Amino acid sequence: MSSSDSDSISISARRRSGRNTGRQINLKESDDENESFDELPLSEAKSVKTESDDDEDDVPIGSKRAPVEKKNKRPTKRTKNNNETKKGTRKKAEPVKEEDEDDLPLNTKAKPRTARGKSKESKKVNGTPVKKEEMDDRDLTPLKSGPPSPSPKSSTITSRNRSPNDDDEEEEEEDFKWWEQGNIDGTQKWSTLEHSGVLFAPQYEPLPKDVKLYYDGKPVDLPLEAEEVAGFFGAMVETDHAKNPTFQKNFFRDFLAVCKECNFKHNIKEFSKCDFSQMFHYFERKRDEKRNMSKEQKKEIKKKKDEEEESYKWCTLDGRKERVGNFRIEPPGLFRGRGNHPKTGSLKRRVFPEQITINIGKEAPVPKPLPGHHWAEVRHDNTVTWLATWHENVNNNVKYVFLAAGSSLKGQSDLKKYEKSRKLKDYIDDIREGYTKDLKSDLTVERQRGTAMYLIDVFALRAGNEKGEDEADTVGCCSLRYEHVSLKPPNIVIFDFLGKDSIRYYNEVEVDPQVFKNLRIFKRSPKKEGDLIFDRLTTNTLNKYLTSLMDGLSAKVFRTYNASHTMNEELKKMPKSLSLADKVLFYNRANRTVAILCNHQRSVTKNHDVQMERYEERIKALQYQRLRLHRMMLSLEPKLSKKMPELVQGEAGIDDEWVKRHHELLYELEKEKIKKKFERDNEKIMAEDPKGKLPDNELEKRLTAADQLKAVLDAEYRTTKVHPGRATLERLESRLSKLNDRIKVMRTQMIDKDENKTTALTTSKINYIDPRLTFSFSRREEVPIEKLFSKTIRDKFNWASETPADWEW
DNA sequence: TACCAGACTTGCCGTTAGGTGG
DNA sequence: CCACCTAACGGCAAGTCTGGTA
Repeated sequence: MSSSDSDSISISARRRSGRNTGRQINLKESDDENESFDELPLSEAKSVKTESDDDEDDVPIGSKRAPVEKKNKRPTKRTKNNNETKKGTRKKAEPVKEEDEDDLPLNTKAKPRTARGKSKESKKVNGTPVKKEEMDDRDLTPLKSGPPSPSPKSSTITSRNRSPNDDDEEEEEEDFKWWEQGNIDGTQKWSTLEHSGVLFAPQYEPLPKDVKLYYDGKPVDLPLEAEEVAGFFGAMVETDHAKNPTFQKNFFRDFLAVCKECNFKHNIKEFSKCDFSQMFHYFERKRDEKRNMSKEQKKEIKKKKDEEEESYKWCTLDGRKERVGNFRIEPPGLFRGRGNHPKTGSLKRRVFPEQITINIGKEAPVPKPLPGHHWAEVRHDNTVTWLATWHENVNNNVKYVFLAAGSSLKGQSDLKKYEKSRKLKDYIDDIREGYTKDLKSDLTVERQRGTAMYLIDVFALRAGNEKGEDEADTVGCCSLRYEHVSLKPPNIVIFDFLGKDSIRYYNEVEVDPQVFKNLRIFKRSPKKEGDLIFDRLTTNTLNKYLTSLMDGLSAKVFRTYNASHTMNEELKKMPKSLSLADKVLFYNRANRTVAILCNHQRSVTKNHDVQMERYEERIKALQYQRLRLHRMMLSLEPKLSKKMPELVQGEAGIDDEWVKRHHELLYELEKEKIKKKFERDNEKIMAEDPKGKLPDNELEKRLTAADQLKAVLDAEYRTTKVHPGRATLERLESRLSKLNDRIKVMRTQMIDKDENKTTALTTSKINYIDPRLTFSFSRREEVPIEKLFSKTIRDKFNWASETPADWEW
């Protein structure tokens, strides 16, 4: 209840945003009626062929990642062509001449900022809302502030009933609960660390002799190194990547380079004359072979692999066994940059020990590199958490081997993150008030900063660091450009840009009138396409300012804060007495609200429509059963029609036409079933006695059962009466109620699924929503946690698992 | 103050394991 | 029991942010 609803900012803007078309909730399932007889087989919609690729050009709302073909419109501004410093227009940007003021009285002279205005030079804490004591690293108890934690305090190790002589240490380590320990130090990450190093990619396996690259119609004998690279492409020819010209270009350049490196003489000049189809088919065959291996073979292979990897999976940190995350060195391949990445398709080279730095405890044995090789370096740095690192060659990015998500190190920093965002609750009112004032500041810098903070806070935008020429052109708040923001008076703003991973952010929203005004100013001539909106602001200066407001505050904390806050608010709306399925749906909807806020999207699965149709059909089949149940009840007790009018009402979406088709389907299914059974029986008998074969007319005899069914159904169709058989009213009622439940559950699942079509829930679940909200919800509402968190997520959030039902965010 | 490297978090998606309906 | 299909896992790309250096 702490606040933050009272802020002056029009937070409601977010709610109104076009994207949040929260579908109508119909938790309260309408009518329910009855049905049944002898359970009819559930018909399955015959995979309705659909034009699944509907996402042609339905541009508007959540269209996914931008098509790569799209010409990169990156403004010339940002290029180094006009001998600017490598990084764009910041600073020297077109002087939006200080404050032009046609619509506001802006003075250029920096008047003494009032209390909070504090400018950069005074990073001194004074004047800013310094609140509360700083959060102390040492006080990281996840459940604090809640009622007394139920868990035993400070038990470092809970030894579960172990017999005296079994003292395998590992047992103990697993139960270590770091979150019940007090002090967690910030800088030093460990005292002792042992691990087995990294697992290298398997050696290249040459292609069979008869599988070759063809150039200009003729086979080419490539050296192995080049063959490998060609194979990378060959395996992908059917993918979108391989059709991307940039990808092709980069691949081909690197392929030729490798050919050259091995002094291979050839006449390969043009990509278009390369034919990879043999390779492609070879890989396809291999894939099929693998898929068709017997279960035993698969198991065998898996077992072997597990054994090989076992030692890499674990490390020992401060004497405790912890899981390692990505111990496999990334194999060579073609770089699959996302969106319109200039380097996509480049060859990602094989990594050798010589490039790898190992980080390990001083006392620990150094893991062995590959035979005949040596590590680049062995380090003993306990202020970092990585076990190994190397540079990847395409973008020269640093890669690391870290511990797994469920490890103590990761857990601790996670907890810290969520505590920090909770701490923001205490500051948010002042901060909002502060940036609201800044919206009208005389200083452009401050006005830009205030505006940016508004966007980050209200729309959960990312900070938006500058990016280089050799990366995809994506933006966040601080890097928004002229063309990303359209203004529609009086105060509608349309955001349309590519964010992280080239995911489109499209949002049409109402904003605070002052924000609107400001954006107009920031876009004013001479600014034009390609120019930064916030030309006086960088993520760096923004974050520096934020830190001065609250210790540890940076732009991304707002995302965490708003995500968790939203989740908290949504969960509070929990209606009374929902069924379990509806509780889960409710939770997912809350989750979805957060995901939409954060613009977490996913591509629609290929057969989403098919799935929906299938649900539809299944529900209809159930409804039909209900209809029959109703009719049975009526024929048993005609007077019921008075008391239960629904009995004669029929079912939505079920008309004569449908029933007819359904009967037909049921008939076919029944015949199908009988035939299958017949065949199976036959096989069984023949297995025992090769001559035992069932008589020829047996099948026909059996099939008459289907005909009988058909006859019954036909009669029902004509008379709209259903014979209740020997069922009693009581029985029918009980069947009816079960059926109603099934219908509800299924409808709920269908709605949930459909609403999830383009929204990814897991990202917010894993990174933004305080897991204690989920655990306490689970406890409070008695929803098994398994329904909300998958195994790995539970493991990752083990530190929050004992959150009490009444824990307050 | 600009720039960059380093460290760690966030994010989407292809592959896989295992649950489920037939 | 099997084939299918999905949810979950893991891979790795792409962000954020801090601190050191010139």
